[in-house]
Amino acid sequence: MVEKQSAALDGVFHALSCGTRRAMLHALSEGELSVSALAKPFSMSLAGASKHVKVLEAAGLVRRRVEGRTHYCRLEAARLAEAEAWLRHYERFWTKRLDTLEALLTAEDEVAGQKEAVRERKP
Amino acid sequence: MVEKQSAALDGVFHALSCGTRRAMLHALSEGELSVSALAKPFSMSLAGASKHVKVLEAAGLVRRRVEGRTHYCRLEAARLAEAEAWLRHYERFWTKRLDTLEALLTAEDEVAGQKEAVRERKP
DNA sequence: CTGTTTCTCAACCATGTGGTTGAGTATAAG
DNA sequence: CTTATACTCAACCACATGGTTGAGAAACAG
Repeated sequence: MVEKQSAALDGVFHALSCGTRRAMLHALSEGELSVSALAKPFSMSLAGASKHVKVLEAAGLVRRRVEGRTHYCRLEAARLAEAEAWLRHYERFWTKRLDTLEALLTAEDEVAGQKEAVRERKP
Repeated sequence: MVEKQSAALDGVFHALSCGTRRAMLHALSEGELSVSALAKPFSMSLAGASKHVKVLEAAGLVRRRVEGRTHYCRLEAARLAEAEAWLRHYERFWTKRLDTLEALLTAEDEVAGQKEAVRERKP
């Protein structure tokens, strides 16, 4: 069944279930960041943020590159893709509403290219 | 910001972070099911399954229609769409790999046997 | 060398989680 | 009526979670 990747999906969805971690991923989408740079926007101890990073790393959403004393993190989106693929499996139930949400989200990020891909996926 | 729906996304992703609940959603994609019908595939007490249904319902992923003593559940995919929209926001990081996964997932619904290929996807 | 920065680790805490059992409420069937 | 079905609720359990603090370890700056 599809549930072969079940354990991996557990981790990914759990990692995503926390707004702090989603915000971290968002920050990471701008580029590589150190752990303390990731922690800065949140009123939280560095150790706390470090634990969040570890969750993201364990889920395979983030990769770490240690350079001296600094740990640089970067988005590793393959696992995000697995989650999105799982969700897409149910697309037929919401196709109509997706366009609206998509428009809202992309409008905020001034991106313009992906909408055609959304519509043309279901001919 | 994107974090307007943050609380809702917390609930949705948390609901999805459990394989049992994902399997329930999958079952629900075939059509409406009673709580006990949803519970049947799992070696779990009815009360346990009922709690899972409640989590799905709280996340807005499932709607309940009570008819006599039977509670019929059905997929309410709008919230799933929000989650997918969030994920799609990061699509530019994995666009190439997404098509492969999509093909694999949809293929598994009719055919069976490619799960090894999925597992092998890690480069 | 002495500090300072960056980060992890361990211990702890309060709360939440997935699961159970046992009881209780309706509803349906005999 | 009695009994069985479908389900929820409350209490409980072991364990994970999100967070803290207080040590450190390791790399850099002086």
